[in-house]
Amino acid sequence: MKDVAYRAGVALKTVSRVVNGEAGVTPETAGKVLTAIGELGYRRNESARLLRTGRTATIGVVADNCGDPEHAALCRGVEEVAREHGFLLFTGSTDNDPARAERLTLSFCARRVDGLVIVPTQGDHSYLISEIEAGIATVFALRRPAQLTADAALVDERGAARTAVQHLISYGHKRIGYLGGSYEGGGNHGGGVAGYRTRQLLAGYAAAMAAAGLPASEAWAALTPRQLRDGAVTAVLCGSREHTALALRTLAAEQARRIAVVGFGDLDLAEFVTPGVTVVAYDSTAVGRAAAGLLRARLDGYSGPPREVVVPVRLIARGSAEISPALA
Amino acid sequence: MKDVAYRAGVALKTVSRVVNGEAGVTPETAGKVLTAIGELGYRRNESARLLRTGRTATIGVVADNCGDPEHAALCRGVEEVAREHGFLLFTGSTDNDPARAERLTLSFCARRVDGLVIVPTQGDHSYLISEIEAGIATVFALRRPAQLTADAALVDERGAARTAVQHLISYGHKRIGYLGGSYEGGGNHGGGVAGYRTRQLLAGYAAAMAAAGLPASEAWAALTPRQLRDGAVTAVLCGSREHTALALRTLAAEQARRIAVVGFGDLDLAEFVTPGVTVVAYDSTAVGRAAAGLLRARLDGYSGPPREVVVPVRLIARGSAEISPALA
DNA sequence: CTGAAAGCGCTTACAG
DNA sequence: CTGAAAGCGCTTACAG
Repeated sequence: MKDVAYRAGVALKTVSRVVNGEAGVTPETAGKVLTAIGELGYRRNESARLLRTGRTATIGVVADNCGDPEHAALCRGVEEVAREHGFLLFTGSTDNDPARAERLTLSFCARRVDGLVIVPTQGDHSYLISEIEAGIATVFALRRPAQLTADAALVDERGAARTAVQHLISYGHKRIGYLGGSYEGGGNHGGGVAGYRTRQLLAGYAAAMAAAGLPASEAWAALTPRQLRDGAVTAVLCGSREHTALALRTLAAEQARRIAVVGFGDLDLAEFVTPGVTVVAYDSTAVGRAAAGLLRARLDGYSGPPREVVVPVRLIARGSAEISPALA
Repeated sequence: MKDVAYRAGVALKTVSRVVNGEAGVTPETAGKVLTAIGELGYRRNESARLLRTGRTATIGVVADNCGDPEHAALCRGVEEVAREHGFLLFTGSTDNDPARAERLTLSFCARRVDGLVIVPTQGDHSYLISEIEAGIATVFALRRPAQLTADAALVDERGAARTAVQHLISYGHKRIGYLGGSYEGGGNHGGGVAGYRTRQLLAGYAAAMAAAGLPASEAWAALTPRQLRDGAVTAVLCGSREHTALALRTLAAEQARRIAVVGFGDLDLAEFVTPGVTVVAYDSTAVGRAAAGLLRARLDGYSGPPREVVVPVRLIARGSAEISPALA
């Protein structure tokens, strides 16, 4: 920039004006500057500009794993809103490691991102408090953080489980189980990252069973693959794409599957599996957009109490529930 | 930092030394600085530091769509290598729009990223030349750019098609088709972004057919769903996950599928589809890692001729080819 | 072991 | 319409 000013025979400020398209520069002067810029191959350094301006026009996204379809879709949703406002995205993966999450988040903060969209790990997030106080807008996505109450964009897992279970009940199923979380060592699904989703889903599951006056044994709510194979239930709700595949694999040995499978999360080729696999689909991109929307509100000055957006889900019936409960 | 120095009664430089853990500071002095840092809640501004240092420790990733599993996995691979070296990632999606690609790429350059991993769109990339000359290391991924020759990390599409076709031939198939690219309006697969992959796959397809002494009609290489349904071939290679699903949907009307389907790219639940769907799987994360590796070499000073890394693929046979060609 | 000055590339606030 | 000075938050190169 100094070189450009020198070559054009003007002051730094004039170059700045031309580069920013500010009014009040003679076409003649502007021409000289533009020529110098062309000759020197000058490209403005946005980082320097932003240092002076005090903002960075960036948002940091802290996901479990940016390579996972669900989290990738989340990033995409954030990006869609961010780019409308000229923000660039830093993205990074924690791999569910709280230490890595802290390191990643703080390195985004050290770059002075304007905002943060965080998929929380199980660990403590108190290191965020000073950053939020320092003015970094923060929104959580997919899960609520353990200690903090803050803006969050979530998936309606309870509604998903309720819808799925009601669907099964309407086809006459009474013994309905849940396969999710960790099923080894006795079905521990209380803690951990997977635990959040399992807790939400089980709440919806329990509500739907209770509303129909059906009993729900502890064993059903923490089904193991073995119990599934042994016909403990006539229908199963699976807590993740991986668990849906696990259920299908577990039941694949049979000649013809006699247990209804409903999965949380849509899958490629689900429509081609026989008999059908019904799913409750959710749109992570919409969660990302919602998170970015909450963030935008904060950046635009909203400073009221924390808000939550819950993104609805959609049942895609694929004939799975029609498997007669009498078959199992 | 100025405030910290003032409060601790030392010079700026001393604060800098403490913050950076440089040697040559009395424990006593360091203590005063640390105390002041704590009281003031000082957090170093990395952007400012890097402005002075001249580098930014960031890599920009320009993908088609960060929300798409293939591109997300690519980003993930880049991230894995980047984080080992303390680099942060900017990511963004072009949606296959050359104008958006240029805007996104140049905005990364304006932030002075140290390196760029780009999945090229069809457009001209000459705007990159001055950036590369200015020192921004650039590596392409998944596709070669049209005009430039540069470092690239690619998928072995030719090998994939060759392997798939050889596999089908070994089961007696002779009339083998390709479903990919745009199949409407007469099977145009010459241009566009999908065109790159189709060209590579067709090269492998043609090679395998020729090696086996089999004819390969033009129609087979640009199959339409209608031709597929009408039994123009006994086996089909699908050019993408979407085309694999299309083929299955097209053939779903039949009582029992009589055409062997091999897809490029693995799919959820493919193992549960009857009869089987064989796929040639590729690992986009490995492509990302390879791209980051090439980038790293450039950042470490390599300045030789452009290099390419081709990531191998893997056939996952799922009984599809065993569908007798006599059935079709 | 510690510090005062200059500068990274830009903008802001002011003056002419 | 144009410019000289100061400063964003940090580091580098030098001196004591």
